[in-house]
Amino acid sequence: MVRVRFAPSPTGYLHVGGARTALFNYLFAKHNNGKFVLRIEDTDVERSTKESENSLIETMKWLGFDWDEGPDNGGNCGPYRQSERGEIYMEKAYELVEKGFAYEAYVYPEELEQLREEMLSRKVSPHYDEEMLAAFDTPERRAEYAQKGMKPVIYFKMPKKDFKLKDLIKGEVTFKEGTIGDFVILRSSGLPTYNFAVVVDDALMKITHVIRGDDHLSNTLRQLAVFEGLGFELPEFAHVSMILGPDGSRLSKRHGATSVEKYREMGYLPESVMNYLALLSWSHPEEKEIMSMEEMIKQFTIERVNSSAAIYDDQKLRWMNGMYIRELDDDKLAKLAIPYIVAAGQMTQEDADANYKWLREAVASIKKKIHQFDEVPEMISVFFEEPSFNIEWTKQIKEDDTDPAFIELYNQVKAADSWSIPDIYNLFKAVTKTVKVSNKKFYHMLRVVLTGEEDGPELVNIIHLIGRNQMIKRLERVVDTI
RNA sequence: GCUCCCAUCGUCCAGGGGUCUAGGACAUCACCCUUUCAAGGUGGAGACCGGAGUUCGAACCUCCGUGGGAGCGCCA
Repeated sequence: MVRVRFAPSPTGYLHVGGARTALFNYLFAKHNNGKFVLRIEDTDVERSTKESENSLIETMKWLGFDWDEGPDNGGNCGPYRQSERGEIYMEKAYELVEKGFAYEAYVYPEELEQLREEMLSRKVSPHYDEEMLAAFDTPERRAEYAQKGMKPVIYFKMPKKDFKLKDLIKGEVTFKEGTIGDFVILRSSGLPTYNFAVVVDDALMKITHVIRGDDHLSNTLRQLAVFEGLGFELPEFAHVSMILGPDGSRLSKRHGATSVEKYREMGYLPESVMNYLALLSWSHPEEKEIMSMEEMIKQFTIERVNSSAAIYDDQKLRWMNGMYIRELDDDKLAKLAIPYIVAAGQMTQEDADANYKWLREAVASIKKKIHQFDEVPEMISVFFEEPSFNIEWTKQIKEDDTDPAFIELYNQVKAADSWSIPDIYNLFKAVTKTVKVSNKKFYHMLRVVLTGEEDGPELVNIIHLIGRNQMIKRLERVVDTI
């Protein structure tokens, strides 16, 4: 039984990189009929917050993730918050001490820093070892600790040997002996450090495949050693390359929108975000680009995961979101667009409800134009506000020789008695039949006269939606000046 | 500094020794369609980091160089 986990730290919003890691884990689990576990890595009490955890979960649900075991829905290997697993780590840490794979140290952080600088000045890698740390373990120091109620820090004794890792993505990786020194597994606060907690949890939660970012590849050396010390069976590892910003450095806030929540706010669909993320370092065997979750699950294999880093450039995501938007039916489209219209103050929720049919057509008329829902208000503003008249329009119309067409149109509109979309089409046919005119120039300027813009919703829809009276009013201004 | 990872169009990917005059997608440009703008269609331009080696043959294998990234915390 395949078991994978996604283990975020609740220190902020879900990042696109984190979402991609979660997605790969999820796809791998589903593809293999395995389990997907959500574990919260909140051992850093300084930075972890409950709000972050909630937002993380909320965002993941929005994206469409579901997990078989996790902090909110439980499971057989819980608890799923590291902050609730303190005793387990403590127990395992002392188990290592008893076995001789770890030791207690009575050293103060300042002293450690001193040692470190000393080694650095001697141009040696700053590694700590038992002998070095034992110097601080005096009866006086122990008494001091006892008096202050402090606990010794537990160091893991790094074995003097090479470690080999067969990574599913990176291939065989060898960590040579002496690369790192002994390291802390249990802090003086009694809380475990990352590299220790991860191993204990992955083992106890029976994780079979650890799929994570390759920024953890170096850490794997420590984890390999801990796995061995604890006598746990090793899971498979797959280190996915990172997502970089456009300048090639690690993706961060300064590269713009990097949180999934931000994309949600901008009006991105979860389907397009997931689809786009799946394509970063992975590809469909037939190079398909737009695909459903089912298709991704069906096709996902680690073998097809690329080992090089990807630069995050959301232009393609934007395009993809447009593709997904165009597949939405008009009701769904309206439902998603209305909050943006209300937020922009163009309509109240009550108005929107009362004029739903009209609004649905208005939104449908811009379906092919928008890529994100936050573009809706700007795009449909023509329906709410009359553009201010510009005499340049008249000049341009005269120059185009389309003025007779405008006059004819004006007369026909005044004479019109019904205003359905087919009626409008017929009306235009009648105009262009009566007056010889360049369609391109005529319709272009008509749009400008009606909206003040050179692009926007479908012209027929604009005419239909603003209504005959508005049409006359807006045309009048130009006809009067011809 | 030390250790590890990575290297194909501007960007995301395909390519797992000959079928590569290197394929697709986004972006870009041109044209077509069209009742404007879009959407859609067609086409163009655009890349194997450098150097050795292995081989009859290398984008694909090896080594070196260069460039980029990550890790080296009582952060995760």
